[in-house]
Amino acid sequence: MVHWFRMAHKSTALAEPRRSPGRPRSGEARQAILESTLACLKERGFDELCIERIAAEAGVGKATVYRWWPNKAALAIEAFLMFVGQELHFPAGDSVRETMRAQMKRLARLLRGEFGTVLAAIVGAGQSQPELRDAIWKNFIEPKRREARVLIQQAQESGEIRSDIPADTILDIFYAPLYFRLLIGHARIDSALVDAVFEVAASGIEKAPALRESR
Amino acid sequence: MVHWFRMAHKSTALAEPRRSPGRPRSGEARQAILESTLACLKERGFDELCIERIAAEAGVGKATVYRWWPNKAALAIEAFLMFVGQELHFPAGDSVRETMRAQMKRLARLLRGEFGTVLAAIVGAGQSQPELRDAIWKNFIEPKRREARVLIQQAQESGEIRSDIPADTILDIFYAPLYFRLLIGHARIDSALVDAVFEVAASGIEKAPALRESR
Amino acid sequence: MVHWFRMAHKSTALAEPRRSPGRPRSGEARQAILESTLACLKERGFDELCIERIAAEAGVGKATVYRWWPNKAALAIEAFLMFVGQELHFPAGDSVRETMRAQMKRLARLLRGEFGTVLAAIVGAGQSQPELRDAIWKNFIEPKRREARVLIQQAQESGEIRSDIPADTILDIFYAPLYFRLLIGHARIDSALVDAVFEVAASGIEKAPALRESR
Amino acid sequence: MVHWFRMAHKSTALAEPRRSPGRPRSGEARQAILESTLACLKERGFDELCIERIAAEAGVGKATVYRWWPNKAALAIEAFLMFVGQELHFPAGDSVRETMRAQMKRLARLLRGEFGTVLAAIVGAGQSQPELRDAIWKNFIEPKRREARVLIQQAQESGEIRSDIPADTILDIFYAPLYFRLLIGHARIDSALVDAVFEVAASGIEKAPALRESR
DNA sequence: CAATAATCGAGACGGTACGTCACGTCTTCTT
DNA sequence: AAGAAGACGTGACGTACCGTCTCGATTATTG
Repeated sequence: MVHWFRMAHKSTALAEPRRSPGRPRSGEARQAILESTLACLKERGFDELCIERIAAEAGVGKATVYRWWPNKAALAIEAFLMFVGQELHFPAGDSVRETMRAQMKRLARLLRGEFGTVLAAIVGAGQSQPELRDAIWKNFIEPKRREARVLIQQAQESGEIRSDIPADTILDIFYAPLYFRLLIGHARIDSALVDAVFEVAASGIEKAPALRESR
Repeated sequence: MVHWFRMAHKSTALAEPRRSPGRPRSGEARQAILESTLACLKERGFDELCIERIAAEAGVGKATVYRWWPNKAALAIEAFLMFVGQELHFPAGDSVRETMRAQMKRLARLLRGEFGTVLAAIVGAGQSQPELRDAIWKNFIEPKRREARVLIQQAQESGEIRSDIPADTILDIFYAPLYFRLLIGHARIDSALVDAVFEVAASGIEKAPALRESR
Repeated sequence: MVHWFRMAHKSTALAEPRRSPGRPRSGEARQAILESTLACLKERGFDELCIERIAAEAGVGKATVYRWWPNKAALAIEAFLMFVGQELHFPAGDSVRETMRAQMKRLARLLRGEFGTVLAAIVGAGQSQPELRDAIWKNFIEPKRREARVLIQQAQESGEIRSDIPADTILDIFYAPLYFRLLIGHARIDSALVDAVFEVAASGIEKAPALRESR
Repeated sequence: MVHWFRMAHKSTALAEPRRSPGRPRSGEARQAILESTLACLKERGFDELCIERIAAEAGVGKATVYRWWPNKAALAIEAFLMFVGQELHFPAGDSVRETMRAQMKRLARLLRGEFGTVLAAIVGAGQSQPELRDAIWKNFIEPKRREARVLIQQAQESGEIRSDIPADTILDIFYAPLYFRLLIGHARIDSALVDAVFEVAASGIEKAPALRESR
């Protein structure tokens, strides 16, 4: 989780809050700003995001926004992460395969809704502001992927899954179609897609049989 | 090819000598504008694209830009399409598989270069301007995909490839990883990726054997 | 007269207007801006002068103001000079003395009204922006003083007025009380003051009698 | 002397031991604030006077400034009066005339230096904030003038000076040229000016001879 | 050849949002 | 209670582009 605001308690060993002097940051203002930002992201996308309006809607001075977030990107990321929240757990399934399938269907459903809109807006804007792209990767995609990567690596070690392809590449192959449809918008991100991915790719990552060498 | 300008002289040999009176459109101006646009897209991405600068760099009045293109989006698309040009042929291979693999490697190489930068910029901007996203789909992705789709459909009919998955879904699965890495930027779009995709997915689209149904 | 705007005709010998290319400057905008400025100066003084409001009242973009005037000072000066206009002629009288007295009474009356308010505002602001102070001197006080100076110098040469005191110093002595009361505001600038000045100082500038040497 | 701060401890010997509870006002803070203010007035004039900077330079919280002075004007006045201090005595001379001449030369010298800069800044700002103008009048000009007025009135009663012109008007006439040059800045405030004023006006305030009535 | 008409460059126009600065008020902890 | 620290809402600043609008100049077709 990213924190643009100064850490309140510097964790000086124990529980002392040890605040810096001066009026403390207003939590209400922060919350209101993030909510306005999110609302604006949902309605109008990233580059209609207008700090002047956000501040006005949040009942906040423009300077207060700039005091805590250096630019629209930082603001959008934090709003997005607040939006993500704890929504994306990784439901465990019977097997690696079913665990991933469940997770992907969950993700597909999310991408079809408001969450998809916002994510697409940020990834889109990320094409001209690398910090956004990187933030999405580091704070959203990568963390969610971590568990799956571990599962796959274990399966690779146990010989259940072929190990001549990096786990991350496998994950790219499985998840990419969802993001592709999200960003190009040419087809629905439905669970048929998820099933198709497994139909096509699941056997391909099993321990490689001898006969596949014909290239 | 999109034409935002009025079709002044289609010059189909001699059919219409009907030329409206008045000074004709300046081809140099058009070309200079598109080149400035492309340069700007390469250097700074879509939303730093600034018509004032483009006009200045092209040595052209701002109004000349607005006379022929309604907005930045139209300008960017036309510049992009000019850039695409005839670069993306579909080299035929020995088989469907090898034809596609060759085509994907070609694409991967392009996406690693300036072309990828520009494409990403436009798809990115497309997240807030649907016309851009649609234009990329209709004028770039879909046309290139058409031939591949035909090949796959033929293979499906001949029984070489399973037909319970739509050809377009198959194409999404194969191509998506390239675009995913382009737009997230977390890993290189190298030919190892293309090979991995084929390793994983190629056998999965062959005529489905009965025993793999265990889900 | 100061011209912040680019000279329209560069006086290439004869009468050719020879305009620069591009849309010409809008005279209405210029006029409206100056009038708003003057109104604001009258109502609120110099440092409540707010360009944002001026532009709004004039129905003009802020940028248009900044295009032609570098700062509030330049704007205020030009508005002031427009206000001065041709109001201040130098009515000729029977003698040097009566000419000056008439002129001073005229000035006194002006300083008591709106003109005085605006002048005081600008001289006041001039204390932190020398350009304002200088502009008032060069474009208002000095020009009006020029004729009086000539009269006095002639009288000095003819022996009517003592010549051991510079003409400008004499003028300072005569006019200063009016400005002093304007800027300190402790007493009215009435014609009694003008008369008092002449009572006290008129004989002192006559050809010096011998008995005044006791210093 | 103006006191914007609550009279906390007038320290008139021992009369009021009545001290309100709590931490007493910090004299160091007060002094530091006034000195920063004065420094800023000398360097940058009144309207560059910025309370944020003053507080920072004085090592003081902004609120401490606002607790004791309602606005920049009050602060500036008090800083100015502190600056005036006891500098302006009225040295007695042989006669009314010489007493005044000495006083004016003294004033002229002051106006040429830093004191003049600060005074001009405040009178200037006074054009949009009457309290400043009034404060200068009441706390600086008028007090200094009081003694001179008495002298002149005595001379008027004794018949040494004509009494058909109010003493204050006479004083305006004598002093105005100094202030005029201070505020317009077109000429030096040197002792030649003072002498010229006396050359021109001194005889004019003597008991009016009958023959000078020709108007 | 003149008249007409559409384009061209230049650049001013009314706007909108930017990011900064200082205002005067407030809230916290420390002295 | 006063102090410093510093965040708060407010509002003007001067800048950058937006997309529209005149201009004079240029270049073609039409009468």
